Amino acid sequence: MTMNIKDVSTRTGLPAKTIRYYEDIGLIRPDRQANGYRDFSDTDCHKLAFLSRARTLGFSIEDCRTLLGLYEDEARASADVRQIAAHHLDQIDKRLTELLELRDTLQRLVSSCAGDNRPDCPILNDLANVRTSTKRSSAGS
Amino acid sequence: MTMNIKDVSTRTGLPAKTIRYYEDIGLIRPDRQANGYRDFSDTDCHKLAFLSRARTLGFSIEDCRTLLGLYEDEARASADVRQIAAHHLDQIDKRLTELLELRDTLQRLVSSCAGDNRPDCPILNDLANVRTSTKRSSAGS
DNA sequence: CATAAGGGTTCCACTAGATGGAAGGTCAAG
DNA sequence: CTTGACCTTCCATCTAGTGGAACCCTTATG
Repeated sequence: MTMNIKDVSTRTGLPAKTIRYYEDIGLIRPDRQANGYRDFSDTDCHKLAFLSRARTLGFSIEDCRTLLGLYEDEARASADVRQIAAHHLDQIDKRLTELLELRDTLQRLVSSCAGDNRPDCPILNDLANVRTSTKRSSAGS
Repeated sequence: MTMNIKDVSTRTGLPAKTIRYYEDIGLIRPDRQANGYRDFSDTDCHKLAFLSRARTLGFSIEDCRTLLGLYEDEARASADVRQIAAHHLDQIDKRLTELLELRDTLQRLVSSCAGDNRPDCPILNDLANVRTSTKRSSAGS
């Protein structure tokens, strides 16, 4: 009962290309059949599902590699896992803060622009650092 | 009064490498001195500041290129600028929604993990799709 | 048996937006 | 003359895949 790459792709939802890529970078090591085709075990499939979920949660490939290692290590400490996840969460919080600020600025700019066929545009003025009525950070002369 | 790349870098806050890169992809076209050094005009410097700000606002390089074109086009319609910014804003909103959901999930996982020296870990269980007390999406049976 | 469809394989190129570094030219000061 | 701080180009690297070409394998059908 061999499992070819397409079967695994269907089961895990990962594109075949991605599965090959994951083998390439050493995340999985499927067997080979006599004809050269990859032969995936249930364990391989399980690992790929694990990776898929971890990637969906935004973990980097290197984090995924570590997490997979911890997953397979019966003697792991949950602290190690938690530390990785907590750090990732921190990064996401940072990114969120940045994006929220970005959104505010963009919202202000977009709503201050008439969006008609005249050339005058507060968005371009902001980009060119030409101060218009729409104020940005305090910078008096 | 020539302006070398370092001067422009200092003025705009952009690394020299980035400035060269921007020339490479055709965002600016500084003159050259006899010795081959780039010779930046005030206009070049201004454009780079514009690009720097636009990149800070998260616009893609291609958007930046278009925005710069519009900026220099006296006959532009502000609608064109607004459309680009509004679309960018939409993308950011989408990203924000994703990140917020991601954060919730991660927060739940991290806080459900003891983070001690024992191997049992709800985070790994989630990744391996092993259902523990911490519930994720409804998937009965 | 030939062949065509639908698998599989490898390998190389490309994406975005820079950044690091090597190898070498230029310039001003001491 | 040499030192150090500039400048130049070019190539490689990063993330996480994705697209495509060229080619091999398997199975069903005429």
